[in-house]
Amino acid sequence: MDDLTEMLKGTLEGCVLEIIGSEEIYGYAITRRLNELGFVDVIEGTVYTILLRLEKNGLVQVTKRPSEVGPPRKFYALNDAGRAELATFWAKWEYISSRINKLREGGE
Amino acid sequence: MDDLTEMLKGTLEGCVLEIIGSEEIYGYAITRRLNELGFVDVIEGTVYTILLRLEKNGLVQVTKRPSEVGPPRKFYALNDAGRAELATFWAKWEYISSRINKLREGGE
DNA sequence: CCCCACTACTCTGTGATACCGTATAGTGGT
DNA sequence: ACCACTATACGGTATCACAGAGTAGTGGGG
Repeated sequence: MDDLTEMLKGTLEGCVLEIIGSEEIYGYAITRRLNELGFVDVIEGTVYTILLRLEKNGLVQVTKRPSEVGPPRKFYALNDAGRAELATFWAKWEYISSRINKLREGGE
Repeated sequence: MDDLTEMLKGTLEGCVLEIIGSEEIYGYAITRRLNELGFVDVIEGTVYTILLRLEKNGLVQVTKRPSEVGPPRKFYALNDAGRAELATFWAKWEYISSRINKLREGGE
């Protein structure tokens, strides 16, 4: 599948929120998880900008822990604001995807 | 539904392509059509930037016709490249939406 | 007759976002 | 000593939806 970056705008952040919501996890592993899930071209740099944004917006709790195989990891978990944002994301997704699918089937 | 603009990036152009593909239509009417379809906050300026882009990328055929109620209208129709782009758009949409829905239901 | 509403198109600028390239740092294998 | 893998960080770029304002054209009410 060729370039999906434009279509991912606005949705990738929600995907990261969902992943963080299901388990406490660190940036590098989030990238691998996204790649496994089919978002094959998403790279570390992209995920880190999203994580920085989530932290800046107060949606996550961050915990630094040492690793046995490399530099220390920053583990992310959702706080209440993050869970609320995730719920909003899914509501928007539901809204938009239903409208687009309706348009696809001939509108109205 | 609050601000959807970020999530519409990359998809709104596809929606416009789909509308143009189903009938020869002009910019102002495309905006009204989108509003009817639930994309309520989409305004003229947004649609015109998309139309200019489509024209610049050679995806549409443009025909200017006089109107009885205002300035002349620019009617848009898909050419072969436009139809190919529309097919690509739906393939991408299918790919991404299926992955996101899978993620929502617990991944893997 | 003039103002206003509605239709219709155009242009410039802005903010948000994903991505690229690169750098830095830590561990382990050869 | 070198390389691969893990892990985080940062500056710059392209693209996109949108805001805001302006320009035209037609018709109706005061």
